[in-house]
Amino acid sequence: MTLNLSPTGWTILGFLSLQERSGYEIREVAKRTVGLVWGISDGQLYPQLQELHQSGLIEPVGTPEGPRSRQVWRLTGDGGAALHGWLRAPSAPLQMRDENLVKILFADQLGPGALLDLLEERRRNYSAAREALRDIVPRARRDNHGHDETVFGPGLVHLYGLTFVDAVIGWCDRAITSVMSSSHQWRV
Amino acid sequence: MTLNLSPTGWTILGFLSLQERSGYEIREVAKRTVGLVWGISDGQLYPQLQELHQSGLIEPVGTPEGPRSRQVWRLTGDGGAALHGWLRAPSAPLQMRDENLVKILFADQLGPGALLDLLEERRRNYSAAREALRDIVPRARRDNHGHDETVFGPGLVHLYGLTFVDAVIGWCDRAITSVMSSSHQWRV
DNA sequence: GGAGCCATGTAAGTAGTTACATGATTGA
DNA sequence: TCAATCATGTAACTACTTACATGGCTCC
Repeated sequence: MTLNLSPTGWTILGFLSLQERSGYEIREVAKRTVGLVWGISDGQLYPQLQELHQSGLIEPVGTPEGPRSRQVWRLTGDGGAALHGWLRAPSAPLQMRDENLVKILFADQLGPGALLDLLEERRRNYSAAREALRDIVPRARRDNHGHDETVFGPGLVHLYGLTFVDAVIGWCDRAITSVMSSSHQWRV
Repeated sequence: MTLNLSPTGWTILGFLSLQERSGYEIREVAKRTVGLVWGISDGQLYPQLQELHQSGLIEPVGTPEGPRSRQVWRLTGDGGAALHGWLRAPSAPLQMRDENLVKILFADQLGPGALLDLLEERRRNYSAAREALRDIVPRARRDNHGHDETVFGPGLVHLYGLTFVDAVIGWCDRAITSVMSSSHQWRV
């Protein structure tokens, strides 16, 4: 039987499996790597750390004494085993929540201008996301034996972000062109 | 000030703005058109209809008497105005929840097999979604004056689904190839 | 010595899912 | 007549967000 954690809990466990980190560091690395596909808010992060601790999946490393008292956490043996179980279990079924697209479905009852506004809003949002992605160079992890270890994850996820965002921007451009070229015959 | 409804509430309002429908019919059309990007569960749908009714945004049409007693709902004037307000308001910021991708970030600590399993799981899921989309031919709405009215929405959203799904499948293929070609030098 | 960030945490609320219940109706 | 689907609804729960609170540190 697989332990029952929230996806965010598993995500935190995942980051701790790579190295010891404080909550704040998890927040940073999560934003950098999976920010686009899995946001973590503070109100989730810190309580989850406490829960994972109580479940014996993570344990504190030392006591906070460095600059800006950060509590560093480390995966326990149980935590590692649980994480591996989750990684091999079937993923939750595909589901999205995309309010902007729902609006696009209904917007043309207001005329082509409203629809174009929504398409351009979408294009702006995804262009911004692309800018953010562009600056990130995914890091490979170097293991503790001093060898280079090929780590696919960060590169794959980064490439996924680019692929996805580019596809959406391309669709926006085609949609805008198509609406504009038809709108001269729009019935007012 | 824009009225405060859940996105699902607005979606329901949107479908009723096109024509009168029962809850069950909303469920069907929603699944067909925005199912990929905005799922609606029964436990949301029916209570939301009651709330929209109490807010005066929709009203019952007749009393259930046809085959399989369906309560049909229609948009009120207030409902139409509220919907238009929502359509013009800025959309919620872009956000995703994609568990499978999070796993892909961490999976290679189990070796290339586990990572390939996840990539193939993703490919299967999106291929199934593509199959489902392929059978749908988006319908244009015919207005009550008997004229053909070009309605972009359904076609655009349908095309979006195809574009998105294809981009993901393409990424899966590239990722699988890349992992397989590197895995012969994998360190056990 | 004050502005502003660092780091953690809490409380209240929201949106949604799953699982179940019900009773009617249709089709083999 | 019995299974399946139709159509609506409810209850319990889960995950997550937002907004706020706190106190320390840093830098000019």
